[in-house]
Amino acid sequence: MREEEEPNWFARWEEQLPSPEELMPLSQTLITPDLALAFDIPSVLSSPNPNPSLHHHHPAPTLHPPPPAPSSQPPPDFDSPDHLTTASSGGGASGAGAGEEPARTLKRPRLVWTPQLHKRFVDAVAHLGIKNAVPKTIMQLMSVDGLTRENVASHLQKYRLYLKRMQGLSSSGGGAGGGAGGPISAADAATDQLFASGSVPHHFLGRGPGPEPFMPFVPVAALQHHQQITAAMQQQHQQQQQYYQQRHMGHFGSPTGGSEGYDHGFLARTVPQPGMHRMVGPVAVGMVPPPPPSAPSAASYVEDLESGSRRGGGERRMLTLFPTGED
DNA sequence: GCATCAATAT
DNA sequence: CATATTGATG
Repeated sequence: MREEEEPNWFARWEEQLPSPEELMPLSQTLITPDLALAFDIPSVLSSPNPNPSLHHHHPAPTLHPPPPAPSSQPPPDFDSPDHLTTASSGGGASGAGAGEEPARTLKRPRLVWTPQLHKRFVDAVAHLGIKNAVPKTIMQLMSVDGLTRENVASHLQKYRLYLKRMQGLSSSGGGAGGGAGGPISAADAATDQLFASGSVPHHFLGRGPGPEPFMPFVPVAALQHHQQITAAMQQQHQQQQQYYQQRHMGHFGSPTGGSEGYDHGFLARTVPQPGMHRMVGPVAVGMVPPPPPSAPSAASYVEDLESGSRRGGGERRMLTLFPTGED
């Protein structure tokens, strides 16, 4: 009965609406510049593109490993906004030997959930609604290449636990009881790193074991229609511009001299493979897949740059985390 | 096959 | 501690 209300989400949505630049033929969006470079293919951007207004601003959530450097690579600052930050804990000697590209059974480096990545995750969950917030859907909505269902599933587990904690937390007077059964304590601190980053929409959270508060459904059709560029929209253009530091890379492109363009499982996701109908295009507004009542279009939301590293509390600085733009 | 939870392993 | 991986179950 109370399904229509809360223009809030809608307003937010409007602000997050993808700009025209976002809505572009998939012919181009599927390949990110980095990828093109990495593969040594003539940048699609340089191609005689009939569409002059197509600037790929919001790089598809291309979360990928550092591109190979054919020669020298002085500029350390150039990175895609969201790389899949992977940490290679090689520890030491790991293979490094040679010859190996089973590509099929290769273990990928540990995925590092950076605030940005988590942001996307949370946004996706928030926009999907608890109902559809399942690993697969989230993964698709995030459109992050390299992300696997297991990755999301694993993170989702943790995320849910976090939410549960917050709910169960009711008061307790701030004192947290001195050592009492508060399962929460350090957890908050740790979780604070990402979950409590301030972007956690606890909306649908609490409502206890009851039915969902009903997630509104967005008329996708409306999205593909008149998209007037307003000042507000332009504002959102200034998002993303973080500098990462990750010094390690998995075994993708040989960091030094490896100029091979193999199909690392990771990148595979950005290329439209014939036979694979992965509609996870960055912008699939023309067609929403599932029939379910709630089927927001992918990439219909653009994350706003969120700070992400603050939490002083102790002094734990993630060394691999980007320099917090602000302090 | 997928989602979730739990336990376990890195 | 954060993820990954696996097993059990619905």
